[in-house]
Amino acid sequence: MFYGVAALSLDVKGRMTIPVRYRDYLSEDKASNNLALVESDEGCLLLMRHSTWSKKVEGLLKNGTDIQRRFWIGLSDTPELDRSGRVLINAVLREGAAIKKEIVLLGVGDYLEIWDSLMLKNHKSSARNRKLNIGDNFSE
Amino acid sequence: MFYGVAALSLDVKGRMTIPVRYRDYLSEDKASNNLALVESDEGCLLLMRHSTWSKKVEGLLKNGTDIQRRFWIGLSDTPELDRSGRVLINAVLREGAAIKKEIVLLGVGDYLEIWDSLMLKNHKSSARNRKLNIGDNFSE
DNA sequence: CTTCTAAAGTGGGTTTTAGTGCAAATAAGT
DNA sequence: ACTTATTTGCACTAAAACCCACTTTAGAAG
Repeated sequence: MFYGVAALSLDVKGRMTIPVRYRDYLSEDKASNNLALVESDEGCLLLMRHSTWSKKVEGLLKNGTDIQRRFWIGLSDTPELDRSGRVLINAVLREGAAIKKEIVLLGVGDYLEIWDSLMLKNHKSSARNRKLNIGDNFSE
Repeated sequence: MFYGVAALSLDVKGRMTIPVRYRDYLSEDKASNNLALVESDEGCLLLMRHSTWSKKVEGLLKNGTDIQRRFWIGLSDTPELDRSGRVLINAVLREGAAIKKEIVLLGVGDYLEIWDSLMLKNHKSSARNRKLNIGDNFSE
């Protein structure tokens, strides 16, 4: 499982170094090193194990909506982890999530969220303004 | 249980010394010394036992909303108490709560709140302005 | 159809920075 | 004044950022 936060940056070619603590879990298959990257409709990208993605895709091919398939299958890529632990973030997806250079990576269970740092800041303040009271019901 | 207030400061690397009276309760598991730190949507950070956090996370993985998971699982860290009783406050979370150097630590039951001293000052005066009458129903 | 060029992608090595631990110094409490 | 708590400074390590050179791809021009 993924959890926790990290600040990272993209290099000039749009690659990002995955924090060491995530690498093993992320690329479970040592042979291919394949991962999956999809564009979320919340303003970030989702990075996950290839198997997590392919299971989701299988489900959507049976029971998904057009728009779900468009995001999960269409707006996706299957990059690999290079020997230095880096992943190339596809240029179209990068653009789609307004990702420039400064990145925040969030581990959220089955996937990692890749946020442009400014986008995340906006997202957080809009969450605050909507008064979601995320911290309420602490002992739930 | 945590209660009471303390003024503290961060060192140049962003670490904070936990007051001795909290240390034992905070890191119940002597083996790992793991704690949990999450970003609240109120402008402070919450520091708690690892077990308190992981119970909350378990619940959210089953029944939570995306945004709750994003805050509790994503915008979190599981630092440990070092041998000098210090905790490193993750740089992203530090930034998120506008924490610079002067800190106020509040014990609020199951968790500790970490406030930048200026932020707490603002929070208090906005609470006053909203006339929340915090002191009412004293004997309730 | 082939060659040239530009852009995108890949790989590796070096530098920088963040994190960690230790220990000295200061401050606070008894 | 002595003890205990917290802050500060420094040295060491490991991770990530950066830099540069090489390869591949795609497109344009002859």
